[in-house]
Amino acid sequence: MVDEERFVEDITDQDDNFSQWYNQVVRKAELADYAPVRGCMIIRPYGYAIWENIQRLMDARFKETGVLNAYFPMLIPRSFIEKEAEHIEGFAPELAWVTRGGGAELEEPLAVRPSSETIISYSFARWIQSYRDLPILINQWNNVMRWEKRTILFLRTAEFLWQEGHTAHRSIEDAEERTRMMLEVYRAFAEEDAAMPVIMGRKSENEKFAGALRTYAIEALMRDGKALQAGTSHNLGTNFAKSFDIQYLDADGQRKYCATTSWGASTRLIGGIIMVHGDNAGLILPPRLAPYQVVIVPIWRKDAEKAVVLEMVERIEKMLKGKVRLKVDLSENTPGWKFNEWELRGVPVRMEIGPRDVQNNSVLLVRRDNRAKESVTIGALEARLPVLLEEVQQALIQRAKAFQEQNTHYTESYEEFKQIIAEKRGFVRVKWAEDTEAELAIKEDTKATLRVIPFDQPEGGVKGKCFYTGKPATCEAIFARAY
RNA sequence: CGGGGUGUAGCGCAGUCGGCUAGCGCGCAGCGUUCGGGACGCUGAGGUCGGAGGUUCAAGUCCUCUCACCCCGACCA
Repeated sequence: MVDEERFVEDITDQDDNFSQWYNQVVRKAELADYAPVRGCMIIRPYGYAIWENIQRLMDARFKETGVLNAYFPMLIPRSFIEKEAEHIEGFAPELAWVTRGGGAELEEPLAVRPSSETIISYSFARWIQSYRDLPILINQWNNVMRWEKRTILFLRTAEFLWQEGHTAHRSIEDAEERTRMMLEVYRAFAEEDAAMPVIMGRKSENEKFAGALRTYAIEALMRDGKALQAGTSHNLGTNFAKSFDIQYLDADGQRKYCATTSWGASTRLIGGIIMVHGDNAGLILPPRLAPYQVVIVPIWRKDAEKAVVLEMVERIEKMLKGKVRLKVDLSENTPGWKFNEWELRGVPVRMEIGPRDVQNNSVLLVRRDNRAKESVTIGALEARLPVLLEEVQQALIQRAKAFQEQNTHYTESYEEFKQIIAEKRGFVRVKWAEDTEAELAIKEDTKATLRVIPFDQPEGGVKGKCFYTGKPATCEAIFARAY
């Protein structure tokens, strides 16, 4: 799927073995390491810097909608976890438990949170008395633990970092509005900041969150044709309110249950960014999330050249301070080595400064995404760089969108569906009659799952028959192999 | 948790039928020459051979147990 000039020989081609390519890029770009604890990862500074940028931009978007940050404990009493029947059923197999503390057996075991609906519901019940207290809009940035059987760096780890938003409302309709609002926040972040095009929609009954009334998600398509759920937003209805007794006195004097929501996005996003943009030379980071947006590679032959080159580097560094995130590579490696290194690590723009540039009072800018070069005079640099970074950002989303479109297939035949899933992968859009048994049978047969029922449906409703059961179709659905 | 595979220096690997001081490439350190697409020379540091137990005159090599990781399934942000 990728064809380009090769400079780096020591990472596997995407087409040869995509998962090997992925693991090598994560390790060689110094994003993360395997931890000494099974299924856990060590996020290295370069990977964590991406996460900090994700946090910063996403957090600002949450706050624009009125959400406040808070923090709740990592340990959750067993009795809490067990209160919501579907919730415990969904999470029980992947819980980690603390059974001893201070050298003694605990009276009540404590679960390491897999998600915080229960403990936050407990607080909501205490904070909410009146309709005047609503809505409550809370978010927390934290870690959670789910004892996954099979783990992949960033995509599925036993412990992961995320944010989980939790809100309480007067009615299911209000909760629904918030659920969709936060899904839209995720879409905007994914497309505008991560340059990752996504499909927004509803999850099937089978795929929805444990304890939710409805689950919505954004789904992205990776360059190997597999889908990745990049963020979810749940309307929990009154399920948790009833289990945890979250009630309020309404204006009409009636005691009513709140409706609650929860929504989350995790370090999995980093895996998505790697797999949506990366190529055979390594990472390609969208400028808005890149730890370094520009890397300066100084070049010289003689000591005299070194002096003037470094002088110019220093001048430019001062000029750009606070305007772009800049890395100056003064290591003793050769320029060629640095070019490859920073391409592998996905820096959007490289700035080469050598004797020729000093002579011309200019620098050479090279884009990571297409390696296009341009010489820019020092006077024009400060204005040019932000524009160039935005051009790269736009090019990435356009390229990813084109890829998603080219790899979204439509079919009305199950035979063709099976063939597409087996040979081409990608999103497969079909007419669907919302049937859980059929969904499970398709999964059993093809490994493809129903990723999402897109918001974007044909005008005037869906006509015709379900591609699998032949029953009258109620919607169009997107299936894919997923991470 | 089932099926398959791999564990030897930071990374990638070789090590034959059990045999003597465990090797190679990259990386790392020092010095010198280099530097516009992964430069080179010389010198050097670095190993409880994943762990435990066993067989043997002798174990990286054979046996048992165990742990971790990777790939394929079932579970998932």
